[in-house]
Amino acid sequence: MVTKKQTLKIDRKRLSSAGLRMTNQRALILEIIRHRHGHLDADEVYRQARDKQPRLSLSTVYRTLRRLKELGLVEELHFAEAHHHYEVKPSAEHHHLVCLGCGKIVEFECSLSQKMRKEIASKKGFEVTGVEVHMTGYCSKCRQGRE
Amino acid sequence: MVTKKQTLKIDRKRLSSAGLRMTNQRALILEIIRHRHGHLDADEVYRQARDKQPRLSLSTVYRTLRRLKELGLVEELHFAEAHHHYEVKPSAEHHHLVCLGCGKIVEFECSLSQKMRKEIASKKGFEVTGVEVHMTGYCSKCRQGRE
DNA sequence: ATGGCTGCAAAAGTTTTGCACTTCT
DNA sequence: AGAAGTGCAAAACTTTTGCAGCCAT
Repeated sequence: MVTKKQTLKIDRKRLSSAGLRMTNQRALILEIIRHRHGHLDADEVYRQARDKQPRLSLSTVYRTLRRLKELGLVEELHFAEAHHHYEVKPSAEHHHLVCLGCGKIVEFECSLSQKMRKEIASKKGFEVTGVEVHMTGYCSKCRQGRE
Repeated sequence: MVTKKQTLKIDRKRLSSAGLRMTNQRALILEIIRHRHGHLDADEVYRQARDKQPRLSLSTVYRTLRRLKELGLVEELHFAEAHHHYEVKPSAEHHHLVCLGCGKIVEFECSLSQKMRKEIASKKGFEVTGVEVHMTGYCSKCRQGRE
């Protein structure tokens, strides 16, 4: 069993090794997104955090989330009703591969996704209506530049 | 070979059957997201559209995208640097299954995703650093209500 | 003709920034 | 002590809405 204190210590170390500090605000924000197991946006984190730290400001939440993300401690998720990107709905299912270097987006199809869909549907008792796969990485051009 | 005219005719029908009208603005917006093969946000659509229709307004772009999406003609994509949802980064890869009925989010793991990752990496010449799978559907409870 | 669609301007909502003050190390 | 972090308020940016006139059907 991992205690709160131990978690805090580990987090502190991870921050510290990047020259960042652990503060009450950061500890609380981390606790919230960890406890709620994610799927929160900045404002939700803010509202929850205020119960415990009424003076906390929304900008601190934004700043903290950004830092934690840069640090890799926290991950941005990309679905939800958020912001808006559009494309014409294709008949065949297709997925996306994004190059973090140059931003290029490659579409691909993959029969495995259908296999996965079936597997999860039966395992979780869902009727699955949509599957989206999103991969990130570096394309061959950008990889050359990075090494 | 499908011509522009044919596409327009089909789109017009799809709109019309929902009591919506085809306008120059809508045709242009559809053309843009179709041609650019998606991955545009509202503002990008707007900027491109203005080249051809300088009087087009941004609100029309927003309204049109919303309508087209409600209609199912266009699909919102959910990655990109957009809005922000966060969660603590887990050591093991995990994915999400969202119930469209009640909003419940179930996490799952699936070894197939690793297989898929390798397949795509080699096929596309990418170094893949992240994989995210996002499924939508209806959980067993919500399915009962729907039938 | 008439109800949907548009442009414009203003409102509402979200995220970032500047600055003086506080806190962690 | 000194650098990093915070709260507050204002700025910047994104998305929605109200309304008067326009246009597809």
